[in-house]
Amino acid sequence: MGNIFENLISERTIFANREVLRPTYIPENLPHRKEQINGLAGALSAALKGETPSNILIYGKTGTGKTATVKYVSKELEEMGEKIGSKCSLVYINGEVFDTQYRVFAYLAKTFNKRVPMIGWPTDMVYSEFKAGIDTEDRCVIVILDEVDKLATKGDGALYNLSRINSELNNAKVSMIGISNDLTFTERLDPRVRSSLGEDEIIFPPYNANQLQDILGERAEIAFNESVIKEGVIPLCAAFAAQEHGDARRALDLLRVSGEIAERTKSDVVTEEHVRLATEKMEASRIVEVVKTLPLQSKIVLSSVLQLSKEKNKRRFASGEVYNMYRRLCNHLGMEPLTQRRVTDFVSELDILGLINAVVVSKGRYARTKEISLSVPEVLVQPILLEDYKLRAISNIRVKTQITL
DNA sequence: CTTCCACGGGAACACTGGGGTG
DNA sequence: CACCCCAGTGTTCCCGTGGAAG
Repeated sequence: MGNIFENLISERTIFANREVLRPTYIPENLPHRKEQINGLAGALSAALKGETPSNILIYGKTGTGKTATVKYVSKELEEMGEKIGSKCSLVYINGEVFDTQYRVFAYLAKTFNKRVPMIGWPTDMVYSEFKAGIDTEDRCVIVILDEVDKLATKGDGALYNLSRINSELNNAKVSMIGISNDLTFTERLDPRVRSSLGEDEIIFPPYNANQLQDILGERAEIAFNESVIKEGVIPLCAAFAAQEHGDARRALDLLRVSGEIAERTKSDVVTEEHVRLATEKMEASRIVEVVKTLPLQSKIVLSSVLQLSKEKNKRRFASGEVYNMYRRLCNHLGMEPLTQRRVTDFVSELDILGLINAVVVSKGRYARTKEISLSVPEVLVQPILLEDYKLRAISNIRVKTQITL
């Protein structure tokens, strides 16, 4: 018998190049984004003429090609800059990772070869270090702030300083591109920053089902081997994703996972059935992942809702009930319970994550509460919570018999 | 019109983990 | 080395507010 891997590598009948379907892949061609690409390129072309490009704000929901477009245009711009000998540096910063003023400037300073510790210094020192780093020569620095809305509260100082930095520079020029999927986030900004950041705006509308099909088709061509994709598969992926505000990333993920399922079940074609299995699998693993990575306190709050649905014969609970249960669980686990105020924050977070459903209802004379209910299957969540050794003790909590007066 | 109480925004506080300085 | 400075995080404290039943 041959090597044990022999079968495993020779069996590649489904994928030709799976990487093409990953969200990090930047394609050569971006269908249905001509207008946005031209708009962006037009605005940035100023940099090649030695002028300062206006700041740009890019809006669009997740998976509408914002990041891909910006990265694509950046690459082209850098190449052209090199060719004609004008210095253009584009720095990509993700606002989710670098979410405070300090971190943004520390990262920027570092990319211009300044040594700055990731914490410890006063912020203005880091800021001047960055300025010193770029002002050594005549150049244009374009700072791309992805998920800039994440910076709006904690890191708004970074936006403010970046928007007025040009008046303090002698040689270099700085402009920024903000990418956001929240259309309303500028409301939280200082008016001066708002007007400066929004000098130019580019909107990325969601893709419709047909456009998604074009995108999928183009990628599938490269990603899959010939004729493994059955007739209805791509339209179905497109349709699922179109329901979710036309999210291309989701559509591509769906297609990839469908292929992986087909591969694993030793099927030599991808069928619509595989796509259906993929949607289920993706939703379940999303929930598992989210619950797993929840902070401990948040897990306890979620457990409280779970415990309540077990003990009582109803689905929705007032926030007071949940908080009482939360205290009981903390007690049981030998932990100090947090205040109610804090717990309402956890409840809101769980709501945003889609694990529970919470609505504020006013009960007139009887004040108001949040009605809370679990919005994921109990059987799915329970085992994951108990995986956390700190929560093991919950499993043997005695079900309190209802006190009836 | 009053009245009820959790909601949720914001200030204040404690703590952490890094820096520089004498 | 001891000591203070600083940004950042997670929390508590304080309080104005919403909105229908009474």
